[in-house]
Amino acid sequence: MSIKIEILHSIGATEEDYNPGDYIFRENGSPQFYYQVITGEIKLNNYNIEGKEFIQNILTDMDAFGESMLFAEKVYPMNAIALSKCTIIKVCKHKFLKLLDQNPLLYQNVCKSLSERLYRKFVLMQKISCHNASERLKEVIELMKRDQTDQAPFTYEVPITRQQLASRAGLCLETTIRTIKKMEREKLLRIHNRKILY
DNA sequence: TCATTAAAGTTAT
DNA sequence: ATAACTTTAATGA
Repeated sequence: MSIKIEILHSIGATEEDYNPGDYIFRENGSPQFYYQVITGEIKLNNYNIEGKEFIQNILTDMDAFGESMLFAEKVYPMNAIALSKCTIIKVCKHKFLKLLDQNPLLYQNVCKSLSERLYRKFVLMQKISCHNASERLKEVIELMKRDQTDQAPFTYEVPITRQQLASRAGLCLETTIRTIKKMEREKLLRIHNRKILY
């Protein structure tokens, strides 16, 4: 889901640059903006009590984020952190909601993307909570591949690091690596110069 | 089955 | 060069 940059600018959006590791917003902060990635990558994450990271999502060019919290009077349940150097466009809540009021079609698209995310989150949580490492990783990778046009086997190059995969599946790095290798042996995926092909 | 710790090899900046 | 990433092995819950 994304809104044309010209449209966002026409209602008073601003652009901001971030460096790797910079926070765009923090857990417990109050949601004030609609955000959209122009270039670069950002992650939405949490840390549990032991300090282990769980990555909720990784967003790239033209992905929207933070919009799901604009409809509820709640604080952010996660952090948004830049993974690479990136440029983000943001527009304040009031202007964004007003834009939706004037654009029923846009409103529908926003709902559609929220609905899609809700569905994915539901599926992912269910798989992660009651399956073994191999099943969890398979689900995480499959959910990412779903956006890809080519669904043929071994055509999807997993665009994230092993560490990020682990944090997405709720596993430790080493288990992730061993399991990925096991899956390669079982021909569930391929590895070409360190890249995972699914 | 999976996490943790430690150590070392590889790649990217 | 240095940091970031990947891999293997040993050990323990």
